[in-house]
Amino acid sequence: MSKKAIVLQTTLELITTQGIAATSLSQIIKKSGVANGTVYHHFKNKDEIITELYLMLTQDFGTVVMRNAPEDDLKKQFTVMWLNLFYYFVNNPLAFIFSEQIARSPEIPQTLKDEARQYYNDIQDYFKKGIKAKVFKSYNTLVMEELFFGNVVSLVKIHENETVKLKEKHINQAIEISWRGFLKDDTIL
Amino acid sequence: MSKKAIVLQTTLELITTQGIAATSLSQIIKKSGVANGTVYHHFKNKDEIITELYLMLTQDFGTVVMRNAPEDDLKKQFTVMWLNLFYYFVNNPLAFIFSEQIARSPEIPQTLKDEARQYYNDIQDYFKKGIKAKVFKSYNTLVMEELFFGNVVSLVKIHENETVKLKEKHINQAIEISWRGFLKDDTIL
Amino acid sequence: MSKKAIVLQTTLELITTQGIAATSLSQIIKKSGVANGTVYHHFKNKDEIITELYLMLTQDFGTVVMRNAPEDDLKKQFTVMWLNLFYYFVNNPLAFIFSEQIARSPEIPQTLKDEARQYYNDIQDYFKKGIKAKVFKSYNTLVMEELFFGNVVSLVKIHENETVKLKEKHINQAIEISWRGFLKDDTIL
Amino acid sequence: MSKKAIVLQTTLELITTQGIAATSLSQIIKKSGVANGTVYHHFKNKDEIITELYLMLTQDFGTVVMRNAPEDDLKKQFTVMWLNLFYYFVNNPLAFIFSEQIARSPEIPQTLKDEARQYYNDIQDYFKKGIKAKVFKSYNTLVMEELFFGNVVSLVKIHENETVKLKEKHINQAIEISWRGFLKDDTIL
DNA sequence: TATGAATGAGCATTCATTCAT
DNA sequence: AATGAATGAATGCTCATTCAT
Repeated sequence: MSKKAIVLQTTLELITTQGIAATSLSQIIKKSGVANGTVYHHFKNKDEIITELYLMLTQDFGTVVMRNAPEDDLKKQFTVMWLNLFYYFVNNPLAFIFSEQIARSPEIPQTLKDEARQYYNDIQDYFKKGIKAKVFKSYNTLVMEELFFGNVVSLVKIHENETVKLKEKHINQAIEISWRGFLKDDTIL
Repeated sequence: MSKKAIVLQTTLELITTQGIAATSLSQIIKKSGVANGTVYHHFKNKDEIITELYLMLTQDFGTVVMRNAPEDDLKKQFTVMWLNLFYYFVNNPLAFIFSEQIARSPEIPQTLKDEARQYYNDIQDYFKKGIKAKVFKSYNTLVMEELFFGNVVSLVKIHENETVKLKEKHINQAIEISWRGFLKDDTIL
Repeated sequence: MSKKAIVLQTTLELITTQGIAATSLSQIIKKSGVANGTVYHHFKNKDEIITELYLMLTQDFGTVVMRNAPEDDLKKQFTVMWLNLFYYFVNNPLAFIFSEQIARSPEIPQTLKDEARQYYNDIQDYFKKGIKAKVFKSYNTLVMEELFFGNVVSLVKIHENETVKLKEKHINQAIEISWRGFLKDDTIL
Repeated sequence: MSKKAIVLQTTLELITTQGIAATSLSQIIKKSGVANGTVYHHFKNKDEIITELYLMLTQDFGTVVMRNAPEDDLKKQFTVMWLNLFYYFVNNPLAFIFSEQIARSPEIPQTLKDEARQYYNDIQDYFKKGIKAKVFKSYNTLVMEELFFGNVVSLVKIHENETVKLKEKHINQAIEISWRGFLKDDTIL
């Protein structure tokens, strides 16, 4: 494992537990066992570590949402997308934190934020398709996409909360609630 | 306006624009025009400013959700609760930030988090009532509450995003999506 | 008990446990329960508290050494002086600290140090008398006085050291060692 | 000379003239010409500078007392020990200050105090030998050792006091007084 | 590639003191 | 006599970063 990889991994762990702002370079250096100068040999500055980490983590974000999602069945596709996103966040806590902090955090440059934004297009396209198919009511697709995304996030937050044990049943309920919100009145559920 | 109030107000403004971690005491001092020592005369330390601010802002959070919500009409009550929460967050950006950061931020002590948690009880009670009235499907109420809350948050985030202009129509769409997700199959919408 | 007295007493206690330099005004204020301004109403500044305390404690220092010391019996007088000093320090830990710190501490102005010096004259006079009476060898009286004083201090330090329990026997041994050091060769012990 | 050595040396000089508590880091930085961060690169905190300094200075303390002291002649050994200690303190003012402050100062951790304590064992052993040889009266050896030590300290204090000029004659007198105090009645002086 | 010494701006906090009430 | 708000210099310490090896 290269020194560079060690630094990235260590930073990942620290940010996951403490947040971006609370994570200092000296902490990274101390925890990683890598020398001061070595960090600066591989990264121009602290922000570059964050950025590189961010790119690493969001790289597969675009593909992850649509993975194994059957394009011919809207409901099934919805469920798979929902679960893809949910487990991606559950298994990549940092990606989740980043995704949550992106909007606000001044540490992430706007260009990166915009880049991340594009991954959402797949979700938006999905809703456009659903509306066209007259399965969904013709709501604003940005609103739909954000609510969809927010629903997943809500469940991840429950899952993250150590005091509550989330069962599969609850996840299915959440997906159902999420799905039914978008339906047309006469859609056979 | 007392020096203490000035410090609180200034801190509020700085945190709203920069986040908690990025706001330094020297910034507060410079912007407020209050002397270094004066801040420490009124507050034990920096955290106490944050905490006091948080208490100030969440004090009315409990009452805000249920304000003017008609108890006899579930749908109307839902709409009013939804909008109450939405505009509360829109008008109290810091309260919003806090509410978003509570789960994660180590800067907010656990006691405060627990205190905040109780405000959610009203929402949960509402869903219990709806299930009893056979209007809502009998989902887990914690899940329902979190999804409801998350939906509001999603819209606030769209609203916050400067590049997108949120119209009343979109808000109504969001409320509708949110509401319909919880309904029983045979409920007249 | 007047506020002024409370401040002095509190300062005394703090200095005894922490030393002069480590004792801050805010500590005094917090511990005494007296208001900030009240301290400055009674004392010009922090040094004046120390000085006043010092004067209070050294006031009776001069009389204490010779108290109940029979002037006609050199040996008895020696013992009484020795014990007077010993128990004075044991019972007035601050006076002891002061007396130990005087030489070095820049916090005590030189004028005060000189003033304290005069109290030692009684001891020096005693040794002059003893030399004249041919009981003591004619050593330099300053040396004698300092060694005498130092011997008492040594025992106080043992006494102060919590891990060692000083018995009366040991004190008597110390006095004897102290006394015999000064004697002429042919003096009947 | 390394920056670390410069910091230690500068701190030594400052403490010698002003005392530990009165010596601030900014003074050390200003006087040493070393940057703020450099100090903290070499030392974990201010206390570590003091501790390291203390260890440096007391390292040879153990050997110093017994240096060149003939083991076969009790009186000569006494004189050499006495002078060794005296000149060690005179030439190492900081060691003297430390040794004086050890008992009281909360700035010196207990572990260091205990470590210093062991150096005194040689002195105590000497007195045990003297008692066994029936040259000294069988006083408590801790008392003897403390009085011996205190006598040296008394003379160092006279020496330190700028207003008094200590001559060799006075030192010899002090040694004689010190020595005679311990003797048995019938010992040929 | 890797190291760690060196830097100085900036941090939260404590300090002794002043002043209006 | 007593209070406590207000002050700003100073403290110990952390920070991200530079540089010579």
